[in-house]
Amino acid sequence: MGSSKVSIIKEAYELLSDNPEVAGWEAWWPAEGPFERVVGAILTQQTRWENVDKAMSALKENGLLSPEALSSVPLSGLEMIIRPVGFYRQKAVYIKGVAEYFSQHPIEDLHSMPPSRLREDLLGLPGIGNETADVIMLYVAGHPRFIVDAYARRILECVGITGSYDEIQALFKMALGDDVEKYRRYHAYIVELGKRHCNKKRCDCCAVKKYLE
DNA sequence: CTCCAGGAGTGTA
DNA sequence: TACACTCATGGA
Repeated sequence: MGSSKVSIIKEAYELLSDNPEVAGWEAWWPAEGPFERVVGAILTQQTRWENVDKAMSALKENGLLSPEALSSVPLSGLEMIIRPVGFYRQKAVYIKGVAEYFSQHPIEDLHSMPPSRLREDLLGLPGIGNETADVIMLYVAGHPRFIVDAYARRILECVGITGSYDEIQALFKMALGDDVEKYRRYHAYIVELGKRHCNKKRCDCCAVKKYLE
């Protein structure tokens, strides 16, 4: 039962790795530094990347892509700058939260702090739930964690794999082990595959199965 | 005009 | 635990 699901996940990774449609994750998620990734992780919540890009450019133009600068900028000003992403009032507060946190915990030595404590810290910040916490764990701190997002759930459902956040994450741990780069690539593959074949309006399970079986 | 995007927080049963 | 509702701009 469980092992067949693990096999599907494992084989799907091999197939997706050969797919030229999805390039390396660095190109998939362009960012100039680790803190920019943290901000991007929040801005992209329930939002298209084109809109995130506009807000990110505005932040750069105003010299705000550092924990210190974001901590001191007025909230109302930050709201206006990130407006294109939508949910801009809450996200401005969220960004203030991570800016404050990374002012006190240098982002360069995130990897050296215990993963369990880092995750608890992140979940304690406003606007950071399971998924965003894992995005930061995986792409910034460098810890092996599969990201269970909406695309992953839809795609997995096409092949009969469902469950809670933790259950699905456990399946991927059995399939991929602790290879950080694999998790990084797999998430990128799934998002690209999802955008093409499995969004809310049109979830083409047949096209998805071509990759996953 | 309608629908949705790389979620999270809050309230209700 | 399980849903429904809210937040919001911009593109198809």
